[in-house]
Amino acid sequence: MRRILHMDMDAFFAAVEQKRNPGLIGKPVVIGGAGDPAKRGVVSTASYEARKFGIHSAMPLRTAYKLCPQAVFLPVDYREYSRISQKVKSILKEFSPIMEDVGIDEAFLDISRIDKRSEEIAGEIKCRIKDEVDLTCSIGIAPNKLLAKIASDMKKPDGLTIIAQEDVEIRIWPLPVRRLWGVGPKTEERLKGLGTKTIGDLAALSLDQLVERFGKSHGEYLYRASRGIDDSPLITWWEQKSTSRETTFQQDISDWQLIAKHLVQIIKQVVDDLKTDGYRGRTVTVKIKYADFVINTRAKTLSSPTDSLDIIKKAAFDCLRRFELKNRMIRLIGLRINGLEKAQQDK
DNA sequence: TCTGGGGTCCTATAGCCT
DNA sequence: TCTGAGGCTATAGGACCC
Repeated sequence: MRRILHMDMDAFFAAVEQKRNPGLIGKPVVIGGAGDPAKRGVVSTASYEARKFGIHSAMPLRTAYKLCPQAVFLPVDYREYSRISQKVKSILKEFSPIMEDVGIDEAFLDISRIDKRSEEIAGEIKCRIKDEVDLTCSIGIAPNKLLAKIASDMKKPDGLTIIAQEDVEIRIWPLPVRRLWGVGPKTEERLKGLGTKTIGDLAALSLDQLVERFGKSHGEYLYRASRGIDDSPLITWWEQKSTSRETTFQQDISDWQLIAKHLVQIIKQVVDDLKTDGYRGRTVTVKIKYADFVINTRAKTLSSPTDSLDIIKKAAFDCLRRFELKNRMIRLIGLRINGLEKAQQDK
């Protein structure tokens, strides 16, 4: 039987800020965007004190400000969070080399081969993290990633939850379907339409019903997930497939010249990213989000991968001209390059 | 005054080739 | 020569994750 541990840092960004500025401890702290609640942006992380006011991640900063004007609003400092994140991940790797990164503040660890009780391993990890970066985390341990992830969320902050396969009916089935990885707002709504609110309700649906409604891939996934079945391996390494940049304007714009100017800026950033990471890409996609939040994309695939500013610029403007921009207000413009491959080091 | 940014994967469709 | 089945690639959109 596998033993998978999922670690989730508690209110990570806010906790880091409170640690480096102890004056913020005990106060509502909101991290997001440029740190200015008068500007466009959303909450990345809210401290537990801020959550008491109803503030949560993905909420517009302006809304957060309305809920709690006295909160301290700070910009996202990815550099610093990455630095701390790397320390935490290296602690985890000392316990087991089989680690999967899940974003900046989460990771899975395969602890099957460690000859200690689960409680003991989790306790040691928590101590090391507390000692070395002075932060707390919540841990879930289960026979697979799916259940470990649900478990780590069951008790927060500084929690530890251990779930066995035979606990699924009692502890997992009463939870709302939304707690399953892969069930977002859309799938939740569709399931609600079937009278399916809990994971247990989902497990009562037949495989045929799920495949019919959600397609083969997603249907089969839901069928297994509702039973706590998941044999997916930990992904310890992967190659980046795309790189992108996008900007939301402070005010919606419709002036073509201005749009073009922003696009050029973004193209430069993406080309910079490509060169920094040593990649070339083959497909250039321009993304436009209109004021009504409708998103359109236009793509162009080149004959060979490139990191050339001129070639990418030309492809991007070919895409831009294919949009119907007349008399439409635009909220966001973005550029993505995929079909990445490592640029040759020689010549 | 609502609603970010950087990714991944999946699905549907259309065109082209064998 | 005609037709059709499949495979492959490009494109567009959508759902989801942190």
